Amino acid sequence: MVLPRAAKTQRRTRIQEEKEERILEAALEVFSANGFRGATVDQIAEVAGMSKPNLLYYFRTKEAMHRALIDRVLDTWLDPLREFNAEGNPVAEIRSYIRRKLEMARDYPRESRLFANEVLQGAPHIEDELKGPLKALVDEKAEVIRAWAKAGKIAKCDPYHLIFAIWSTTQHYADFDVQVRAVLGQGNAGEGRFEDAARFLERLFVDGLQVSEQPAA
Amino acid sequence: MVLPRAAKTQRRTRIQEEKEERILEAALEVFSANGFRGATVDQIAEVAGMSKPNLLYYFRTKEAMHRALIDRVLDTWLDPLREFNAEGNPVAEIRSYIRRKLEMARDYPRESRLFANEVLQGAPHIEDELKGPLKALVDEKAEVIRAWAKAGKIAKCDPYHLIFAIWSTTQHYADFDVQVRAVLGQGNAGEGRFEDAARFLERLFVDGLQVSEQPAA
DNA sequence: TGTAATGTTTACCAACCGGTCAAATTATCA
DNA sequence: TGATAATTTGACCGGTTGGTAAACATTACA
Repeated sequence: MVLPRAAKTQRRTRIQEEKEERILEAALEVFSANGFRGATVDQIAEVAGMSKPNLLYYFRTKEAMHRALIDRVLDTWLDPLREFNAEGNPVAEIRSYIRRKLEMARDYPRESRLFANEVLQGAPHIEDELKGPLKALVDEKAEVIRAWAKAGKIAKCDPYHLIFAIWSTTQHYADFDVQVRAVLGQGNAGEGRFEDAARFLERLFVDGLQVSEQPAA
Repeated sequence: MVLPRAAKTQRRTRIQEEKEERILEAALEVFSANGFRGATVDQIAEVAGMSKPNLLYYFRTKEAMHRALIDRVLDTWLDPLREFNAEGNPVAEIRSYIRRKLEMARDYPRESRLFANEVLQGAPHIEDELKGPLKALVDEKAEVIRAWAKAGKIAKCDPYHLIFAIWSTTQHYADFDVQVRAVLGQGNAGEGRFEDAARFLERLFVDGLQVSEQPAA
């Protein structure tokens, strides 16, 4: 028999789970660094430490691998936004959302680049996810923010563009990492860049650049 | 004779100028949409309306085309930052820098995506430009911002991360356009998105989200 | 243990890709 | 006008790419 996935037994083998895991890990590495078209199956196979036909036994096509990867990663990628809590203190919620997103950019840059590559090139493989689950989630949270503004808890502002601004500023440190490093240089506190970014962004979103009362001195 | 570019005459033919122009326009279209590796010479030739060998008569390799394109575009892309003026009013300067960058994202999204693709995939072709001219320019302007902060004209903040924040928030509307459209939907004021973004960002950077005195009501 | 299902490999293919070549065509200008 | 240089094209090439076929190896389990 030559049925690859979803064989007769329905239940996935231990080997299947292990190999699919290794493949998706390798696929993340390669897709995130090169985009869909720039990635090659041979490359992924090499990173996964197996032969190309072996890899294609588990995922019949390059597209199937990419789709499986997207499905697997998208959920966790949106977790921080899901945790955005309507009941909490608005400023604290926004602050913690920024912090969480920045931690994701630091700890999961490949996931960030995976989506960035995809969206940048017109999102040919994830259009449905953007217009469906993503839009729905953003709509929901935008409503929360709008309510906060209406209640006078934060300044009146367009909630969608606020979310875009948080996304872009935080993911910048993953997606444009080489540029950030190049500009900061190694002498220029390049290594503390995530802490510096956190300080800067929390302050930016809360206070803006207006001169504030100096607490002391 | 088969000398392609820089022929005996030294002076470029009218035909040369026209064709190179058409090629670079097509190259911008294709490279920005697909990245370097994702773009094919055939594709560029088709968009430019000429045969592949003909195209390769003007640019010997795909790399040469890409390099010529980068050289041509990088300068104008950095213009807004160059115009950043140390003598001006700080808040006004920042506001106008944001506005200009947002206009660039609206009017020249392909240029933005060209660099985004490149940087996202590790900047293999523009590393020198990042570490050289770009870093130098940012260093210079960062010093201006630092001086403003020291003089108490704006809040103390990390000037590098301020620049990163302006870059990321504005370019987001070019680089992640499909995502922005998907989330906003067509009903949701999708068409006025650049005006909305301008209003939001100018306010964000100047005031932050803190509750401000309501002018009336 | 035997056997059927699952997993792996070697060899291969057709399409695509960047690039070349030589011949044919067109522009330039003495 | 004629000859020389510039431009354009179709045919082609070697390497890469996504994917297949079939033989071989291993595992699970009655």
